[in-house]
Amino acid sequence: MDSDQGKLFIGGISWETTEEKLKEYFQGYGDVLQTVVMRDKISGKPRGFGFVVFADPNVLDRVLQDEHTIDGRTVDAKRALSREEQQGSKPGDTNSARNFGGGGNTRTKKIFVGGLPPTLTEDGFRQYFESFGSVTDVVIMYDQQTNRPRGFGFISFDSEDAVDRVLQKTFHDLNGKQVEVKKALPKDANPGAGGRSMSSGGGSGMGGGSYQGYGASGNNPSSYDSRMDSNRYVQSQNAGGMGYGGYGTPGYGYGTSNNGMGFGGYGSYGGANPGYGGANPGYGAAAYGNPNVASAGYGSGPAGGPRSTWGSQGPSAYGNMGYGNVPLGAANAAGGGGGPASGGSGQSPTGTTGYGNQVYGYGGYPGNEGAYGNQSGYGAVGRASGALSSNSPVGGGAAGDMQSGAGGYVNSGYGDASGNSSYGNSAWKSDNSQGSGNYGAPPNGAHGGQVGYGGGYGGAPSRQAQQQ
DNA sequence: GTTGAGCGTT
Repeated sequence: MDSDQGKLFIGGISWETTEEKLKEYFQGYGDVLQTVVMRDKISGKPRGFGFVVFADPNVLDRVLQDEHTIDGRTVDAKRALSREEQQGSKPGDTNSARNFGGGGNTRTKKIFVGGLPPTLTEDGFRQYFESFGSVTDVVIMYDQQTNRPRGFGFISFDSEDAVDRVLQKTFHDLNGKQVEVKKALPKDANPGAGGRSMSSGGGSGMGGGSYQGYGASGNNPSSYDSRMDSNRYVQSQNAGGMGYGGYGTPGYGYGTSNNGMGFGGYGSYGGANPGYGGANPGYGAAAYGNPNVASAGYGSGPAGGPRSTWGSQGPSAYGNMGYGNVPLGAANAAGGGGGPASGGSGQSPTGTTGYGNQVYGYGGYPGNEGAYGNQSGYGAVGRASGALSSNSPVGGGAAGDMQSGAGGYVNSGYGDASGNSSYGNSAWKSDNSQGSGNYGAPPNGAHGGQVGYGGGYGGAPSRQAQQQ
């Protein structure tokens, strides 16, 4: 919204009117930071309106008092509505929950920079931003085919503070050019697998895509790679705060993938940040986790319309929900593993009792043998320890929604691509190389396949990590 | 012709 200060909507403009003309015209009132004429994305035809952004919001008052004629048309200048305020939109989908990460109080070290002049080089880019802090990475995006600059890029700092400083203002002047900065969206929140076909059936909705385990958090000592990757909007602000009493038990991650898929493990847990890194946009209703937790609306983007609101990156519900934080009463809902957790939990999110070690396992990824055939136990919810009886509705019942019904952690199939292993009542035998069988602990880095623990857990290493 | 578009590489 800040960025909308000083912004004018200009309606009824001629099709002849360009950004340049708009700028020329309105510059008479004050410094114009940016003008844009909206065009149809496909045809490129002007849509008859545009925007003008003044450096000083106060000039709007003057501008609004005048009548404006540009290219022979009397245009209609109004204050631009922020996208949140846009109320002409269809009922029901105005707002809030749809914003997926990126904004709010989330801290990040990465900034999206839009409106880059085509001439800008990464060096020029970097030099400017270095005045705000130590720049660790600079990227300017180019079209892969034409190699033309796409007009935006990214810049990473080594501290969130630097980012905060940059974000003090939305527009920055790079040697007379004007760029706009925003927090970068978490790239990883994108459905890697094309954005659809995420639903593998049943209530699971976990077909594929960039499911990423995460969850390393401060109090999770045995997390593999416990370094927070700040590129992701995973916050650990939940730590301790939700009353997930008790277990600081390490997340587990495991990966019984036999094929090197970066997948298979999902881990983490431990009470703090559930770190659900998986992306499941488009499944609006999928309230992973505890439905009672305010921010549990995981991925509550508009179904089928992921990420439609670039501009107003609101508070993130991402990474912030209690995944698996489902009391027994809600087991079935939870078991859907992403199905609408509509079961309504019988328990307060902050109630400390009752559930302790809920862990769910996202089952092994069965290699080439068909999609997710045996994925098990996603969403299986253990309850307080001791409740893991094999015929408990938890887990087993939960798994009913799963595609194969292989079951969850608790009574079957946990973590084994082949559906064999039963965590909880038999040895972990998913992979011989995982000799230790320790649930939760990466067995000395020895893990089955190329992925195993590491790959599945925490997702692909970041670029930075790779460089180290 | 009247309320936006853009988010990644190795």
